[in-house]
Amino acid sequence: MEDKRSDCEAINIDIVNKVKPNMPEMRVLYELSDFFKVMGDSTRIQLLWALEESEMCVGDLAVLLNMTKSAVSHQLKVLRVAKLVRSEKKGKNVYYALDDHHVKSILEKALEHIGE
Amino acid sequence: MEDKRSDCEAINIDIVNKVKPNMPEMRVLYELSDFFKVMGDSTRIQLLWALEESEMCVGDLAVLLNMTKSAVSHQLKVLRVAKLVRSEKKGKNVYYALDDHHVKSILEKALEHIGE
DNA sequence: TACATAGTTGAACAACTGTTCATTTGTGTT
DNA sequence: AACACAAATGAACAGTTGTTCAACTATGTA
Repeated sequence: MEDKRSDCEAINIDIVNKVKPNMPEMRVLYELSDFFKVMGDSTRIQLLWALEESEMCVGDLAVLLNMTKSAVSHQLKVLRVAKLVRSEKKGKNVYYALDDHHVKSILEKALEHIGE
Repeated sequence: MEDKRSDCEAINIDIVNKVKPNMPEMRVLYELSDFFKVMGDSTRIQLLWALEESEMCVGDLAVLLNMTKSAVSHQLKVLRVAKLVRSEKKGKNVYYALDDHHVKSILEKALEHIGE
């Protein structure tokens, strides 16, 4: 039996037992929360929002968000690792673009939630 | 003129100027990122997932997630403040239920994203 | 080749976050 | 009233996160 960390007994064992088998497996759980962690930063939301409209290079994104290139680059890396954006080098510049069609619809759903 | 924090000039001013007026206003921006921050924790995802299936009291949620009542209660408070769940006292127990119909569809969209 | 520019990187720092622990509040029971 | 139990709370702690700063790489140009 696995070690027990809860400091009490179930009050409605039937409900607990009904819900338990439908809980997400560990891997899915962490992929979900990691995804939302990435979305949970105002700088990264701005970057995604901007890239929804047009692909842009790091310097232009820095001007648009009024931040240093370094700060923007760090956050773009987080988005790139999460596979939400992709980058392409064109001469001296690196252009970033959205790499996931779910981002837009999730942002829209979140806006619906907020607008109530 | 507002103070400039970016450490460079725009490379494609036309693109920056086209995108700029469509950027989200500060209030919306923070509401969006705050919402995703709340979703960006594996404990809170588990709580929402469980409550999607059935309303439950704190003790049962603690047993289900194998955590202390205190830890669960702290996270339920975060969800309550974010208006994602509501609570109702029934005798000695406090039952929590989902209080937002967008959560389910956002979780589903996020699952689609992960499943690729 | 030498130089300026675009972007990346890693260390450092302060700010924030989640769990634990001890305590408190409130309800039902004896 | 005294007690047991469910839940909430606040302080404390370790772990994480975002920005800054300085250094570095890579590309285009004089």
